Amino acid sequence: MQKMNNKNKIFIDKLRSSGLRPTNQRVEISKFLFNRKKTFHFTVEELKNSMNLKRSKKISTATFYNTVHALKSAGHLKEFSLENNTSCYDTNVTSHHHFFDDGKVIDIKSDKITFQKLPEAPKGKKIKNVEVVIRLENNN
Amino acid sequence: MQKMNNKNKIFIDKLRSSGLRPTNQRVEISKFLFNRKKTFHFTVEELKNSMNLKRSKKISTATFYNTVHALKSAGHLKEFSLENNTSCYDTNVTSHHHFFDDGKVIDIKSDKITFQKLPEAPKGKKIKNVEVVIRLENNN
DNA sequence: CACATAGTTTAGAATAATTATAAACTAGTT
DNA sequence: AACTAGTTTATAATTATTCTAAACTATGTG
Repeated sequence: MQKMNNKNKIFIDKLRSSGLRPTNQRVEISKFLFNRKKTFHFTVEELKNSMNLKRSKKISTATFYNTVHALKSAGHLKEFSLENNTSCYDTNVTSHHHFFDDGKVIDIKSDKITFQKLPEAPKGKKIKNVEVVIRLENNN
Repeated sequence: MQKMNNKNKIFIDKLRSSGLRPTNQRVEISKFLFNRKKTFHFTVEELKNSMNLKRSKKISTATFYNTVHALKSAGHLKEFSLENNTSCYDTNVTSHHHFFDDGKVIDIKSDKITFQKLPEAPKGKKIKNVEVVIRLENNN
């Protein structure tokens, strides 16, 4: 049975309007992901660990994967590959770029990078998006 | 025992000068990778399959991984992640960018993309490199 | 040129991230 | 309250990759 407070209503609506049944697990995960000021970067494993740590009734691994995929398909999460070949998800779904600093990922607002020159797409193709990764290292 | 023809000498030297013993397997793999006009993109699995298909004496999976890692460490290969979270290697080790077109990867020469504006690195950090991925889709 | 040895190769086991399966459960309808 | 389609779950399966330790080999030394 869903605890139906105002806090949850917004996430229930978000799920419903994306065609996803607002199950307890999905509402909890949505609240965890989207109820914050700053954008959030996470792997499924990290999400699972940080949420389940606090819970007596654990959410299963498969549900974390299912829900993250569903949220991604609905356009609420963006996916990209980290350098260790795992999927990282980003609650910032607007077009933007990233710093990669060792394991850490930092968003770069789209307007912080502008191009003087970009190549044309090959024949029969067009550009879907342009994403920049700036890799960082320590000074000296 | 190494077949020591001129074709191989260049790759033997390349390996030696990188501190890698020019074993038969490494020479064969190097020849396969670097004896071509255009730059080559591959996953380890693809490399293994295309090389072993033609060989009676197969090279082991572990050796493909070992050798590719060794060549990467020596600076002869560049690694990046594909969207399915597998490692793709590039015989073009100069700084450059990529089109991602479905599964296919196409090099973009460094001078085809120039920036009008780039963000500063966070405090205590500096920029190691900047890599652009332009994702393509079909026209219409 | 033996031959000693450190570096390599190999098959196979181990690991890690992710996906598939199919049975039990639940939200939303009737 | 009962039905049904969509979800959740534990578990097995899969895939890419790394590890292990035994067999092999390139190369320097005498």
